[in-house]
Amino acid sequence: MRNLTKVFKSLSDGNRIRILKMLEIRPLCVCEITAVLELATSTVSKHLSILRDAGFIMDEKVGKWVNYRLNQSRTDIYAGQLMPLLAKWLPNDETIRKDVEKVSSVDRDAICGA
Amino acid sequence: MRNLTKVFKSLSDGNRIRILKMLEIRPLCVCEITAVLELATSTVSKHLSILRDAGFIMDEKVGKWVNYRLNQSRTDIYAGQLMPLLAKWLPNDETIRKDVEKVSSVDRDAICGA
DNA sequence: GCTATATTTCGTTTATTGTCGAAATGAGGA
DNA sequence: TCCTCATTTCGACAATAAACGAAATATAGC
Repeated sequence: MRNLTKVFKSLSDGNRIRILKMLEIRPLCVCEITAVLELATSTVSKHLSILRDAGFIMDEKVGKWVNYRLNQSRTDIYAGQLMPLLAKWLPNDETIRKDVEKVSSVDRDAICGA
Repeated sequence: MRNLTKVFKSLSDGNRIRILKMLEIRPLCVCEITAVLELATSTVSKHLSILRDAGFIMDEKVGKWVNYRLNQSRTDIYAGQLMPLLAKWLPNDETIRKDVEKVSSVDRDAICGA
């Protein structure tokens, strides 16, 4: 029960939904996500840890970057069944559309190292 | 987006999950739900309005009672697709098991009018 | 109309959450 | 080693949410 409410709570914030929809496109590092959401780095880091705890995403260290991507392993029953639904939802949301465009068209060096 | 986060937020509280699992058994009036959850009536009423706003349940006045039941009409895309998942989840949760037993074995007059 | 019962609304209090900036951690390169 | 950059952790603050009791609303039956 506690696990289930934790999963739903993790999806109850618009910025975390935006993160998951961005990661549907491709894996991203924290600074890329931060650039798109236009939030403080610390805030984004917190959101990412909440999504990781809920089973939606995984992190992987690559040099000084930490890449986040969707958890494909379907090891978590709740996240594993919710992600396919989420992937079909919000196809026409304006904010999501813009986020996806930024993620698709801009590369890491342009977004981050600036 | 706002609608979607509202739906997830409505499911992010343990007592609201308990209510939905009880309503999987049969329609219930507010006082029955209150008796099972052991919360103040006003608190339960609030939870019910949140679940109604999110599209999960419907209310129906019958005399001086208000019966709540799951929204079967599948009119809401999010709630309509989440409810089948929720129906399969928490099959062994102890709290849910006890709630369901109370709902199944006790009748309204015994629970309420007391 | 009056009373009793079921439910909702309102106001308040306490707990949780989203946000930030600053400080701490970790890895790469000069 | 020292400096820089990416990220996480910490502490504070404002906003949101869950809980309650009391008051308001609605219905049934006398």
